[in-house]
Amino acid sequence: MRATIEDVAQAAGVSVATVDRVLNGRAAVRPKTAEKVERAIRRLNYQPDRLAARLARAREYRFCFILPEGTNAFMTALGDAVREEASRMAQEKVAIDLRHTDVFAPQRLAAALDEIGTAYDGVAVVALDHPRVREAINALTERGVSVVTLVSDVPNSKRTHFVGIDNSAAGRTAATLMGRYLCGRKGKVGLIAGSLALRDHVERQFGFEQVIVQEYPNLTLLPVREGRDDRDKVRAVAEQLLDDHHDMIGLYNVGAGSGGIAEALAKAGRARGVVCITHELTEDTRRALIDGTIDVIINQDAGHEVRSAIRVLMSRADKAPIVEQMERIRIDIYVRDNIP
Amino acid sequence: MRATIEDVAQAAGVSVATVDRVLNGRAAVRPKTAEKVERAIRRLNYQPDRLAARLARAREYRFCFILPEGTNAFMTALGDAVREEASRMAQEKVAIDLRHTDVFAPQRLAAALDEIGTAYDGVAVVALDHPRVREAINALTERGVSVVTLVSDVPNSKRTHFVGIDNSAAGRTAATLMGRYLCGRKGKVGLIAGSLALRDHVERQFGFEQVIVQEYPNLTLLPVREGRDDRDKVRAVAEQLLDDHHDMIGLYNVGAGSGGIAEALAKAGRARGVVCITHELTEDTRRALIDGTIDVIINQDAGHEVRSAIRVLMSRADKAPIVEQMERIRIDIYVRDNIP
DNA sequence: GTTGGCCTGATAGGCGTCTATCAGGAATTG
DNA sequence: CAATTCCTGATAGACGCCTATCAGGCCAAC
Repeated sequence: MRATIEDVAQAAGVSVATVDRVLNGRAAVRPKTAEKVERAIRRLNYQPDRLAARLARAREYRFCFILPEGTNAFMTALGDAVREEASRMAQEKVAIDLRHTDVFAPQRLAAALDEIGTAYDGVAVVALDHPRVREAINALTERGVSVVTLVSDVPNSKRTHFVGIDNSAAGRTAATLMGRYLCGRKGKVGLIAGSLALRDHVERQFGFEQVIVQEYPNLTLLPVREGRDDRDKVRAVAEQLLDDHHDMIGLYNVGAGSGGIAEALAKAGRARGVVCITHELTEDTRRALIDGTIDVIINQDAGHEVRSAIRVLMSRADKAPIVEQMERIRIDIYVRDNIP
Repeated sequence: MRATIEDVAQAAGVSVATVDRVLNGRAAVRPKTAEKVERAIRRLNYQPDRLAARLARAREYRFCFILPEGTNAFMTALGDAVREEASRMAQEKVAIDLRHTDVFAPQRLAAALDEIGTAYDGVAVVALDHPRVREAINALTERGVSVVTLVSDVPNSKRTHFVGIDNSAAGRTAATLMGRYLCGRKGKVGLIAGSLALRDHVERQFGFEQVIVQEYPNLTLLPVREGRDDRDKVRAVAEQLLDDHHDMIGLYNVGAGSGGIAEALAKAGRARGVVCITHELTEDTRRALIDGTIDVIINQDAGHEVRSAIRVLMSRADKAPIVEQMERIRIDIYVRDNIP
């Protein structure tokens, strides 16, 4: 049988009320008494029953997810995942709201964060690394609202936790696969990013370039182009690249909108001649992966990220420790044979 | 506010006792009354609070994991994961036992299953696909003990669920990476399996051969060798292969004991000349991946599998539905840049 | 010694569900 | 119509913890 709060009280020679005061810091307890209680807790290896605690608290958790607006497929998937989890969690007294804002406008994002005030117990946000945003995050944290950055981090802020992949490792992964798939052939490799203001994109690019330069001297990197995560724009950029560089044998898209790349490659008839690596498994990229236009997709699982963010926020809300190792988001590699 | 059982009772014009009888089939209820209750449930979208239910039931769940004995690194990792989850779950009134048995002996495994009797609410087992084992699984199921197969399935049995990866897809994945890494070079590819009695190994081999034959005519498959998942034996087999075939440019180990391969490759000085793909991320394979002896590792996450098995068993135990999509185990691909 | 503040104990009531029991009403049988 | 059997309602008491309140003991300061 597990020890209950009553067992602890008895063992410590105090009342349950006092044990509770020690456990939840509800009121001042004389150090000597507290010490007795803590010894009893350790001795009995007492751990409060989280189920009973949540039931008793009858507490509503209120969380808010702030995602970029727009129709980028990955963000849509993230939004869907949020909605899905929201309805699942509703049964457990967890209310989750979903808001959208313009990613590329730091003031707007910061304003959205500011107006959260204290209406929520926690916030998960796809953030932009900008002083104004960092400040808004810090302000929230100080008001007691825990903040989790999602997908793209703001490293120097006081955010509670970052839920997402190691983006420079993701870039290195792409580079290694690019290098291996090209087997020493000489040629140029193109690089497309969404925006160089997004930290995750910059980190991926960094990791990619690092490995290509060091390990694959046969490959020449072309200057990065911005595609703004927009399918049509990405397509245009890709067409331009293909047109300008007939000796381009590899193409890596750091950001979203990869459907445009697939189109450009197919149209140019160079789907086989160019090794193409992109991020995020969506309808578009999935199809392109199956038909061979895209060779590898690096993915982060939106569902996992959302669930992880919620777990972290919940743990913070009831002051429970988080299991770090369970919250690590993996860098998934998909080739056409292991897509789910 | 969520509807409670009392709301339902009131809406249906019956007592809570009756609602409870309908919900838990505790006693006979007149069809007409039951109908009223069910309508009220649907109307209010009532769902029993699982936390409160578990608290009230004060029930101990008892589960048992049966793993192969021996020191194969992956199985050790699986065992560690079981122990870790066991201690985590102990706080939630879930008792998990861990037993070991000889995998390669169907009678022993079946006997172990038989003796479970009804001491547990559920069993997770790394199974051998053998009639005797199948029968033991069916017997358990019929006695009301839910059985989950772990890692290796017994497809025609009445097991509740299979927790593990799609092994033929894993084999195909390995083949695609092998084919791409070899870039059209001509040569032989070796194949090592643990035992051809293990369903997961056979399936991987099948998937691998299928893709190599269809897509990479430049590659010639050597006949499969058995390594018995034993590091030393695998090493011997690999050495033999390297010795016999100087034109072997690829090597795929379907089973465990890949540390032996790394040694053989290093010793023969052919780490760079042979593209090597193995399964399961362990200390050995991880090191070999980093130093370049192994090129790709296909992995299934032991922790995820154990947690998934527990979730499934718990759901069965309190008759809750399982979220299929959450229980899908992914085929992880690791290159040296994305290892956790 | 009185006053006030600080600690502690005792206890009630609640969270949403399960389990069990008992009594009485309804339906069925002969 | 009586005697059963079958359903249903009411209710108490868990499960383990939280929250709040009140009373009383202790101590220090005035």
